Amino acid sequence: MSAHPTLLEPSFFNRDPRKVARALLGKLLVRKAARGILAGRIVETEAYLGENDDAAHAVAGKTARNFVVFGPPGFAYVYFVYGNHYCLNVSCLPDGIAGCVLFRALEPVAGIEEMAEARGFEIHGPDDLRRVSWLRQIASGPGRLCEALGITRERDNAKNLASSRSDLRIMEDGYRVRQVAVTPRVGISKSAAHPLRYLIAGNPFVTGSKIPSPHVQGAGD
DNA sequence: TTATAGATTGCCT
DNA sequence: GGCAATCTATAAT
Repeated sequence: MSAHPTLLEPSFFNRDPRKVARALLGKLLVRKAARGILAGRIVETEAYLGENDDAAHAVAGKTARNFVVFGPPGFAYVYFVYGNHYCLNVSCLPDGIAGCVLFRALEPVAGIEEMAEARGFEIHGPDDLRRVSWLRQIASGPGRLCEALGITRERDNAKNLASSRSDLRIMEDGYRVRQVAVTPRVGISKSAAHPLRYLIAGNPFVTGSKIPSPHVQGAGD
């Protein structure tokens, strides 16, 4: 089923952010830490277009904060928000053209205990690692996944996510996404209506207070 | 179970 | 000075 993970090519990111956001679902975000591998499967993303997207940081033009979004594809744009949290994006489109994808939620795959500790959780017993309601607190949310993988602006901004020399990478293991859902983006006020949030339909690790039902059909109640 | 407010830093106007 | 691509605790139902 799952093949040995391979690195994504830089060309994977050299296209429209909407395409990249869709294609990233099911891929792995991997942190190579001193003590071992931390990894999560990408289950939710958002596309941020270029200078025509009022909700994108790129709308203000290139600044010291957002320059990575204007650079070559496949690089990490990490920003600090609300005084508390980091958010991770990957740049898209060729050098000189703005565009990126925000990582919004991961399903923990490897190094789960380390990630939980990084989030300040206490592991009460082995049962915790089997409970989805507990596991989904680890990386379901853009700020949470950064904390789980130890992602900060200082450490990771402008890092190449498509390089084998990087300790933060995006990889492919042959996982097949069955169905993708598309909704408006979260937490923005401008251009809020556009359907640019992508998630794996039915996956319990997407953001939101409710665990989605495994069967998406029949919205009768 | 859902709704609301507070935290807290740095970027942009 | 205002506000942000969020999370958590606390309150209300």
